[in-house]
Amino acid sequence: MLVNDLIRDLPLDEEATHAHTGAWVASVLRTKIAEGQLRPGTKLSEQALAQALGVSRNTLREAFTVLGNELIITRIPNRGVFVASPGINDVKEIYAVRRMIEPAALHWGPKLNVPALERIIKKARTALASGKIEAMATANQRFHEEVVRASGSAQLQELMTRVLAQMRLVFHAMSDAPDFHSHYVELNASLVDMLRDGEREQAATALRNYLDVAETELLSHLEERMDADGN
Amino acid sequence: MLVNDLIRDLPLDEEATHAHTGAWVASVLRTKIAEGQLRPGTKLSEQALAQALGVSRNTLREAFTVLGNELIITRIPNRGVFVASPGINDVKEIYAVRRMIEPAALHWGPKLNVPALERIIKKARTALASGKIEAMATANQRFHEEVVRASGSAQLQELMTRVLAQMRLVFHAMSDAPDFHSHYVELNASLVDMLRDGEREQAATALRNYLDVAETELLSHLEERMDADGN
DNA sequence: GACGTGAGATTGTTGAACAATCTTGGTTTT
DNA sequence: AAAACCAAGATTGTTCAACAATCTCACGTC
Repeated sequence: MLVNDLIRDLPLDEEATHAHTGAWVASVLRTKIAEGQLRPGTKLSEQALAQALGVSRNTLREAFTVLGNELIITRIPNRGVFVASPGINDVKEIYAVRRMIEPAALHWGPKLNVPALERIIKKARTALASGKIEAMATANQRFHEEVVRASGSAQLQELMTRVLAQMRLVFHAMSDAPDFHSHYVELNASLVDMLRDGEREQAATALRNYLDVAETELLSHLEERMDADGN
Repeated sequence: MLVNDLIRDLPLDEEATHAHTGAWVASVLRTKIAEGQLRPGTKLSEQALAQALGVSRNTLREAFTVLGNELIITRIPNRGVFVASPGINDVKEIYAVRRMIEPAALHWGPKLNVPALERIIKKARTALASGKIEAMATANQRFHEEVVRASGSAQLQELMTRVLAQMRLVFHAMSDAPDFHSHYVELNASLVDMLRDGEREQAATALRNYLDVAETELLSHLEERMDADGN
């Protein structure tokens, strides 16, 4: 029918700066938040931000709705929008997601790419050896993204990206945090060893244990910083 | 359904200044699409819809961005927005998600609630027995939502809700479809039997096989309707 | 020191406006 | 007659200005 013809050849563009100004603004804010230039809890004033970015308030609000869906900003009605500052419950939610989809991807994912995982491990190791903990942390993140890519699902991968973005916010909220990433590099490597041997189920359960440990470790640090407000 | 028809059965809602008008508009459209009153491929004209719903174009566009994130509408730049008409690739994506998170929830989910699943099975059986296939289909849907609820993750559950909404669109696009749901009621029941016995891993693999079968069955029906445009 | 209270600021929403792009229907060309 | 062309009209993308509703905060009252 007619409408189907129109939908069929959708270019699916993503760049083309003027395609969607709202999406452009969202991506700008997303990276500013991910890089820590906008700290958790910061208020994002509509008027000021719209002027600073050179867009109208309406367009900025469009960006806010997409960032709100990604849970990296918090909208309080008639109060404004703030960079999300994840708390204990948010961390539990993050790990609830990860404990499901990461082991499932390892165990059942149809697009498991062990060589790609090995490359990432190698990169993380050299970064760690040369003391570049920032590069090592991002390599670590890419490792988990690659794991979920094995699922073969774009929506799951997008969810994982969102969850990892929330994780970065957690770390930005705890600037006094110790190095949480370093000692996971070798754990990731051992997972890859199992996968190389075809022991996918074993790798999945190992990853579940690993995530349990990581969660409790993170939570204990969080709990001693926040006084039981639970959020 | 024409947008003019929307005007007719709307004024039931009072003018209770909705917390977020954009979200309210999104929910109205969401249910109209889920119920099949807005068929896949229908064009949603901004001007007409805004007038029909009694909101401004800007507010309507805010609703469009959230529905676009949920993949139940398709936005084509400078062309307009249409009710999504999922194709073969979309069905593959849907099942890629379900094959990951549903078995994972069954296998590992910390909040597995077997009695709740039993109640839903019972409801589906009575609906099937009395020939109410519509009620049976929604019970079936609730079964899978309850499965994912076992994950204990709000984000995964929301993703599942979105995916099931896309599934409904698939069925709405195939109005000539046979009854896909009926013969899954007993399969769901057998899953619950395994779970009642604590055989969670067995239930997980059974569900994976079940989803494989369902996907190929659906795809074969789709492929004979569409001529390999792949989308 | 606790408690209204009102002015000012901020958000939620609207309507109008304009450029850019698409659609349509008629016109020209082959 | 079929294909290419082209201008008028409609639709989308974006901005601006305005207003109501709500919140913030300093101020005065008890």
